[in-house]
Amino acid sequence: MEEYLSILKKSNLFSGVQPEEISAMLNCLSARIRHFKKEEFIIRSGDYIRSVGMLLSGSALIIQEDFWGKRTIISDVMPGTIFAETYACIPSIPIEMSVISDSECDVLFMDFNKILHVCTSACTFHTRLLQNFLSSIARRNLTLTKKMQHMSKKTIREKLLSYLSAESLKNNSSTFDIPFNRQQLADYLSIDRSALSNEMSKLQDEGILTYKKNRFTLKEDFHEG
Amino acid sequence: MEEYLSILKKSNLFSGVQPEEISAMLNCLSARIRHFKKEEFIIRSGDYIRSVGMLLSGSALIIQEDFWGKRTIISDVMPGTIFAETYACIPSIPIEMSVISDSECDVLFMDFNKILHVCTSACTFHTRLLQNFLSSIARRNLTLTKKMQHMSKKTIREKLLSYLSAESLKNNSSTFDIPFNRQQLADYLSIDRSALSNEMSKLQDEGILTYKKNRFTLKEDFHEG
DNA sequence: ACATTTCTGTTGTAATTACAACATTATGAA
DNA sequence: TTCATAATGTTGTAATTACAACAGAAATGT
Repeated sequence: MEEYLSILKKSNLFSGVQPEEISAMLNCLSARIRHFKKEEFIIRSGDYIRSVGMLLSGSALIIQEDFWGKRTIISDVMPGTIFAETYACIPSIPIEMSVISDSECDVLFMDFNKILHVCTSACTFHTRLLQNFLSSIARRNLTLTKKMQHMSKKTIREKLLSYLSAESLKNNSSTFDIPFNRQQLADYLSIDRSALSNEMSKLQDEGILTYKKNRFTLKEDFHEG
Repeated sequence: MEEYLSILKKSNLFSGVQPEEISAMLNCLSARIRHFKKEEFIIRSGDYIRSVGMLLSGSALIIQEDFWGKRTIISDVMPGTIFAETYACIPSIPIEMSVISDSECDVLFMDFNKILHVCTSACTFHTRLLQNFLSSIARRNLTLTKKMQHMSKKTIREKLLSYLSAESLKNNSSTFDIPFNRQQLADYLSIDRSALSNEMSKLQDEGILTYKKNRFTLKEDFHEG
């Protein structure tokens, strides 16, 4: 547990909680760590959620598969981020998405009820925890809305540039890495992979964009383009 | 205030709170009611949010306008539903959407900080209020995800049928009213209005769908189509 | 009832996309 | 290294869409 303290300290959920208090709180939350290999289900669609997950290492994807097995990527999951929190708040509804490891990773699970109901010991920080949890759910909301912003654009070019300029802004740099390969990016934006590749080539030819693998550089001022 | 008690009782936020306690709580929450005419801003993009809104009567829309004034509808707002709750949880970030009345309506505003911080009086129900607030944010999350599900479909026909079958399911009936006119539905699904009308006509010709104004009937078993 | 405005449906065309099929380039294992 | 496999890029075509322009219907105000 100690090895992940630096991640926990930086996480939104434990923001403002003294490091020495965190491990005490983890006890209260019945926290346990599980390891996953690449491409494993961390959470499976249909599960009833009672624990909130937090990625400690590696990377994961939140995905949704429709009736015919067509896969959509809802979001990437980075270390320090919680997931399944929405469904933990509505325990009567089974989760309608899956969380899958995109590399080897470690995941912390915490009992939702113990986040919600004040415990006897670390109560000073419990209020803070609850506030942080609220703001984490709210942030999830923002990322969903942001994704919708990209998807609502009409052309592949607009969708891609909307996504990339948002990533650029997030990273405070015109050069940045994205957490997706080509197929994943296509599944995230709900477009065809080959059409995406094609459009990327054009943008590169036009000098708007440079890329190599997952590293992109946006030229000039293409914000909200 | 009394005239809206039936709405408040049925709302998610006050679910499980005794009716006689509700008005006491409204005091604690510094609740006040404002009236809006049709097409007025209830909340304006760029505002800093400290109050949570709840629609008491009429209908409203949560919209987003991009750089070039292109309007997207994020969600409709029905009586009893709260809004702006996401940004109330992250008060440092200005809201990036607007809420506009779609008819005359009354709106209840409640101080977010007083929802979060337990007050001295009605404390028994305050825990319940907090839980309900959490579940309301979570439900917002579900509606956003559901909208993304529709938008992620590749053709107008699929998007429309995905939306309509979800509405049918929500209403537990193959005949149901939707809260949008044609232009609004197009803005909600991010498609062209005339192309939407065109596709609707085809679906009607094919006997898959019947509609008149905002009332739709889905024939046979078109679920997740 | 009338005029005006808004909403909805229709059609044609140019632009865009999905899809398939294949070429090229990485990646990883033996 | 060599082979096999996965990831990415390229191209052509059929399908779909956006957009504009317009017609008819419905709603609204006077």
